[in-house]
Amino acid sequence: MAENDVERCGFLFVHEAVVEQVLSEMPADEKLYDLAELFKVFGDSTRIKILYALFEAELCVCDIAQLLGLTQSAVSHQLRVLKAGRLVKPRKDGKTVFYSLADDHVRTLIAQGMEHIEE
Amino acid sequence: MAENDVERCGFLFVHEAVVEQVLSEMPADEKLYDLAELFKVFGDSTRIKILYALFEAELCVCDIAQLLGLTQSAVSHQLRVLKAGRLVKPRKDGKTVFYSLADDHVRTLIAQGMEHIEE
DNA sequence: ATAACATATGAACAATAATTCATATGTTTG
DNA sequence: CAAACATATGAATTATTGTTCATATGTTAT
Repeated sequence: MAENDVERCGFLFVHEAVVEQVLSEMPADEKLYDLAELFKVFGDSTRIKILYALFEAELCVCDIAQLLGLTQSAVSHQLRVLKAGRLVKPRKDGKTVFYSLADDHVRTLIAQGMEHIEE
Repeated sequence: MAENDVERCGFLFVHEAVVEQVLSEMPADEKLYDLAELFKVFGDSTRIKILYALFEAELCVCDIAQLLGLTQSAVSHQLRVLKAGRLVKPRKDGKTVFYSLADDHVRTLIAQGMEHIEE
């Protein structure tokens, strides 16, 4: 099987060894799905704006709405998505709820994304 | 305006200074839109799988299709999206086109995302 | 030139998701 | 307790997006 595993594409172009390698390094389907879900959360400009606003300070829902020119409902819905993705966390104080970034991954991921955009 | 700028939420909860800060650090709308678009590209499990496959080796379209159990058309469509986002790059060799990762941001972004998922 | 093959593309369809509107929940104040 | 307020939620609507199917484009080999 010297030249035989470099077949034309009827089967595989690449060497068997590479196929093995690719398949063995590939994470479980569920993890890939979760990863896609995470990026999906970042994949909306409204949510990106909300995250950027929270870069500077914790803010309550109506602050965010006013700052970004969005309705209270839209912001609340999106905060729910961000919270589900563990990207923001709430702190309740009386009737108002303050949101802040959940951890540093948010900052590093967005920074990395920006780098790619700007090159 | 000492206590005055810590108004109840009829206007803004936060200090004027913070509002200024948030708005001044906020990138231009177009950039935020582009950033969301970038993350949107990562935000699909099929595309994530393709990128992971390309972690190990450059692959042609039909290799990817067979490796991942997808149709040629689906892979081609998604490669177009990945290419538009400058996440993969093509190398044409006769009738076959080999794709590889465009740069290291792909790896670092996915690695960062995985970290967040797994904690 | 014709046949076989790898990839790309367009249209149609199905599935997801974002926003709006109305309203519910829960908290504070008079 | 009632009114005012901040937030959350559900349903409906609109917009986006992924996949499939059919077919087009471009390349290699006979």
